[in-house]
Amino acid sequence: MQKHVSDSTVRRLSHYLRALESLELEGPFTVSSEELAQRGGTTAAQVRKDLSHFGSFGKRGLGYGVPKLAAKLRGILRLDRRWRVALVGAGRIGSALFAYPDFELRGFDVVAVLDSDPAKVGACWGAVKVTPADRLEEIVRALRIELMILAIPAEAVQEVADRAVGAGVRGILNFAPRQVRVPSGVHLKHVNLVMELEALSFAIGQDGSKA
Amino acid sequence: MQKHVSDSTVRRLSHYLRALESLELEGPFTVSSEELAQRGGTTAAQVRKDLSHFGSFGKRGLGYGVPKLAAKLRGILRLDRRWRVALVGAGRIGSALFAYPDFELRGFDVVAVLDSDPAKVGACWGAVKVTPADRLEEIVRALRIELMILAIPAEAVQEVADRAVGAGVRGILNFAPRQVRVPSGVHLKHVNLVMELEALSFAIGQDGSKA
DNA sequence: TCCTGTGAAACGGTTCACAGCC
DNA sequence: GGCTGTGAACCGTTTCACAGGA
Repeated sequence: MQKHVSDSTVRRLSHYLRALESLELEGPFTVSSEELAQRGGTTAAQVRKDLSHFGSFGKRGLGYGVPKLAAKLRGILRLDRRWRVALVGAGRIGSALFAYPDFELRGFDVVAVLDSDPAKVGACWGAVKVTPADRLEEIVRALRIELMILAIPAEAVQEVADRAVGAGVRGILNFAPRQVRVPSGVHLKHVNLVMELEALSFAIGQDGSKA
Repeated sequence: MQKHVSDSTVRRLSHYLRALESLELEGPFTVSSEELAQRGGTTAAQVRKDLSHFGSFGKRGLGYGVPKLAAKLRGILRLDRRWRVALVGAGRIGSALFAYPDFELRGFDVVAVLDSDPAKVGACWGAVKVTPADRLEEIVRALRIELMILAIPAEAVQEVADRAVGAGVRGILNFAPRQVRVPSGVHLKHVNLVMELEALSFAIGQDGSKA
C-alpha cells in the first residue's frame, strides 16, 4: 500500500491515535477529520491525506469510526504487539526512562538494563537486574531485544551501537549528543535535549532582532 | 538579514557548532563546507545554504575559519549569553534533567526548581531549593526566568504554561505528551519520548511488510 | 586551482478544491 | 447535506551547477 511515509506523517499518526484514545473514553463513536485535526494540532485536509496513504478508513458523509480507526492506526504503527527494549546506561537519564510509565503503557517493555559501571551492576530495578555492559550481545540474543535505548556518554555510543546491531537490534533511540552510523535496515532516532533548548534560544533571539 | 529560518536549519546549525567545537580542539584553523557537512551529517551545499541565510562567513577557495564561524554561530543561536531556566516538576525526569551537565555547559542555568508535591518541596538540589509550584509567578519575576522546562503530568501542563507565560516566560520545553497552546511570541517545543519509540516501531514494521 | 555563495531546478510535503459516496 | 478521498496547485526546502573571489 504505502511507499515512502515522511517522519512528520508518522508523528501525526501518533497524535491522532492519542486523540482517538481519549475519544474512546469520552464516548462518541465517530469522528470527523476536522475534529481529529483540532485535537492533533493540524488541518482536516492533512488528516485525510495522512490516512489516505494507508487506506480508506472513513465513511463519506459520516466520518471515521473511533474504535476502528484506532485499531487501524495501532496496526500501522505496529502498536498491536509488544516490543522488547533494552536500556543501556543506568545513570540518571536511564533510571528516569526506566521508570517512565508511558513506555509500558504503549507496548514497550524494558526487559534489560545494562551498565559498564561495576558499582551499578547487580542492582535490582523492579524485576530487572542491572547487567554488565560487556554481556550486551548475549542479552540481546537471549531476550530477543529489538529496540535499544542508549543513555550513555557520547564517546561510547558508536561502539555500543555497533555491537547492538551486530547482535540483531533493529532500532536505536540515542540520547547522547553524538552522530551515530548504523547500517541501512537499522533505524535510528536521536533525542538531543540541549538542541531543543538551543532552538528556543534561537527563536527568542529572533524576536529581539525583529523589534 | 534573515527572514524565516526553518526548524531543520536551526538543528543543523547546532550540529555545525558542535562539529566546530571539536575542530577547535583538534587544531585545524579552517574547514570546508564538505568537511563540516560530513561531521554534521548533511551535504556541502546544505551547509553553504544554511550559512548564507545569515551572511558570508567563509573565504572562497579556502573555507571557513573555525573560531570565527563558531563565534558567528554562537551569536546566531544566541549562545553568546547565559539563559535563566526554571524546571517545573521534581520527579524522575525533572531530577535527571537537573543533573544533565550539558545544559550548564551550553549556557542554560537551571536557577529554580518547582513542584506541587509538598513532600518534594524544600529539598536542596545543589544550590537550588525545590519551591512550591504555587509560587511560580513570583519566582519567574524575581529570577527573571526566560525559559521553562515542564516535566509534569499532562493534565497540569496547560495551566502551568498559562501561568508561566503570564509571568513573562518566553520559551517552554514540554516533556508531557499533551498539546499546549501558547500565545504568539512565546516559543514552544515538545519532547515526546514515547513518540520516538513509536516512530521506530513503525519503521521496523515497514521493513517487514516490504520483504 | 580551490571552494564559497547563490540563482535556478528539482523534489517533497501541504493545502486546495471538488468529485463521489453515505 | 455532509464528509471522505484524491488529483492538482502551491510553497518551502534541498540539490544542482556555476560564476566569482582567494
